[in-house]
Amino acid sequence: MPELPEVETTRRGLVPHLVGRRVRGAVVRNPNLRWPVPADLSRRLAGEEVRDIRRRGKYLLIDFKRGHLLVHLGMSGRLSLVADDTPALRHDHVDVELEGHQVLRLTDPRRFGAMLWLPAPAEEHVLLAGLGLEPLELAFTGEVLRDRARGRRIAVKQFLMNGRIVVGVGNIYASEALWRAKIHPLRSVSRISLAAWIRLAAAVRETLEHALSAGGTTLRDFAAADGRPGRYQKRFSVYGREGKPCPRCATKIRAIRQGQRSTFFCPRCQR
DNA sequence: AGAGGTACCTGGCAGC
DNA sequence: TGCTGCCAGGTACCTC
Repeated sequence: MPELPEVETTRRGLVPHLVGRRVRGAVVRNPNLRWPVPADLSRRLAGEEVRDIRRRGKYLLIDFKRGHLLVHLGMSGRLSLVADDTPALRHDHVDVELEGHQVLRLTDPRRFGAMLWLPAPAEEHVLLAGLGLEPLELAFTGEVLRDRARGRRIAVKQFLMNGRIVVGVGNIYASEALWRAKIHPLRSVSRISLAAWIRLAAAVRETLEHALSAGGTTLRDFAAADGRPGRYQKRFSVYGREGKPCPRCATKIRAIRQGQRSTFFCPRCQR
């Protein structure tokens, strides 16, 4: 599920309800996520006030005075704000209890997500320190992409999905952005012109912005903090559309496997 | 250093 | 109906 637009949609949905709010504690029903949820989470959070909520790549950082709550949604995670008497279901692993009879609930059927407590400053934590460019920031340009590709021969789609190069672009938006940029997903990064890199940077940014405007993509699990699903899946050009017509040239969309992930593209307009 | 594969986990679906 | 196998939005970690 959650790529940058979904994580950012979650963040924006939480900010008005959480910032300035005090936490009472936490209930960890199942600590077995990607890494164990800290056993002392409730003690660490009790009495702390949320100062801000930030996003770095697909990680969310809930800032407190004494540290940061790091959340990753993995493949199937979601955060929701619900009343504190809402019954917990099978995959509701953690509740962060807020003042005022509400909880921030982490639900994650596949448990690839994470919830960790990071001492300040969070940016130095090993999970965040090596992350690549934020695609919605000004420093994300075709020139920088070209520079980062120097000496590499990997296929451009896998390059785009490498979080040490660019953050936030997962399997859906990589296919969609390459279609928008008219670049073949198998093309080696050693054989991409500067003009094409510039097109690609713009395409990544536009794809993510459009998805964000639509509240992200919901294929199965994703919902914003208020429970509403995303709508961008209705606007896919290639993802999941094998055999259907390309929106630009009507050629049938093709599906291939790249590094054990599905890739969708138009064989006519992507070169 | 870069590239490729594996592992983690549950649920839904197609096919038999 | 029930079983098996495959697929799914991510990414750290391992080996070559």
